[in-house]
Amino acid sequence: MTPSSADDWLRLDQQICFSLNAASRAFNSVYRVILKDLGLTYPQYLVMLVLWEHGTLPVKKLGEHLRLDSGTLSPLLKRLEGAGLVRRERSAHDERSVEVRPTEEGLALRERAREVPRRIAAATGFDPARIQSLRADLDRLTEALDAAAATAATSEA
Amino acid sequence: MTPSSADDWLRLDQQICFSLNAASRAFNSVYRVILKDLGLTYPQYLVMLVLWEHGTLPVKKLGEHLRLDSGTLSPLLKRLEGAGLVRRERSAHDERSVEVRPTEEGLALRERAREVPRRIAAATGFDPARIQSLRADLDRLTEALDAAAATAATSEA
DNA sequence: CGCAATTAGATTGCGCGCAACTCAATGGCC
DNA sequence: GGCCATTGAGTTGCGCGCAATCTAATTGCG
Repeated sequence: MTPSSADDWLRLDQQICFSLNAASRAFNSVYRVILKDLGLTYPQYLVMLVLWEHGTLPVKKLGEHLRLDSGTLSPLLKRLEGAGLVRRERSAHDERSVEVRPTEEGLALRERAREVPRRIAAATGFDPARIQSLRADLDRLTEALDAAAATAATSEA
Repeated sequence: MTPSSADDWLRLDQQICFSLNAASRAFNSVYRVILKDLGLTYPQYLVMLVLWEHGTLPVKKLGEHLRLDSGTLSPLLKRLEGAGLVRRERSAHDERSVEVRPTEEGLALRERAREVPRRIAAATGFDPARIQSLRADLDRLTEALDAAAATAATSEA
């Protein structure tokens, strides 16, 4: 019953990591089509979602919400600023920090984005409960993987 | 009970796509650490997995297994060839096709890759049954998303 | 046969995602 | 107060992932 040979593990392994990868790219592909009208990429859309929900945020906080660092966010935010959706301004009481503020245009875009989730949900064909269950599993998986990475890092040092 | 407002949908939406994205990146991060010893990136590892299982394949077939096109595979395979793990040679009976053949060194790498899946499985902390169930859900999701994308494409034309 | 349509790869361009590094501002510690 | 470690952004470099375009080989069809 238990998968014993290394080859069995090799194939099982391919399936889980591969399935996850494929699903992620399939999602990305559907988002790309739907977001084209808004002129946003998927990561840019995620940034706008956070800003719509929380308002003005420093780059650091934005990165914590999205698990992204400045290496990814800096050029992305520069593009959003170029598109007129956000403004970046140095914080007054901490010159190291940069506040990202949605412009009027950026806030207005939210109205046009309202139907995006419904179209995505329709594309999945999953009912909300099923999505929630899947989401919970994925979050547990991420948590475990992050913990393992942290352990590996400390044991390495 | 049913989530009705557009804002509820916005947040639900963020959670599923975001969770998937996060899990995918977390996986990638763990793989990166483990594969560093082998000198492979994660996509390169996937290519080698396919070659180990199926032997010499044309680029086209490789792309079908991995859902990748030549725009991604061509430079990746060039790097694998540079690393001495594969050779690329024009097919004799169809000059358009390029056969990708693992070298001796490429085949030898399989031995060193044998313990990778076990380490990954350990990092997830999930038992095999749970992984299989999750994988099945993800595959259904991918299938639905692909179908939706195809429908959108045809209705657009 | 001859020519158009199709097919396989390769190339280019762009946007992440992340590691490694630089720089300026801040905080802590003596 | 002065010095050094830490912190927040930005930059660079590299490898995908994918759309768009190009070239060459093959197929199909009159």
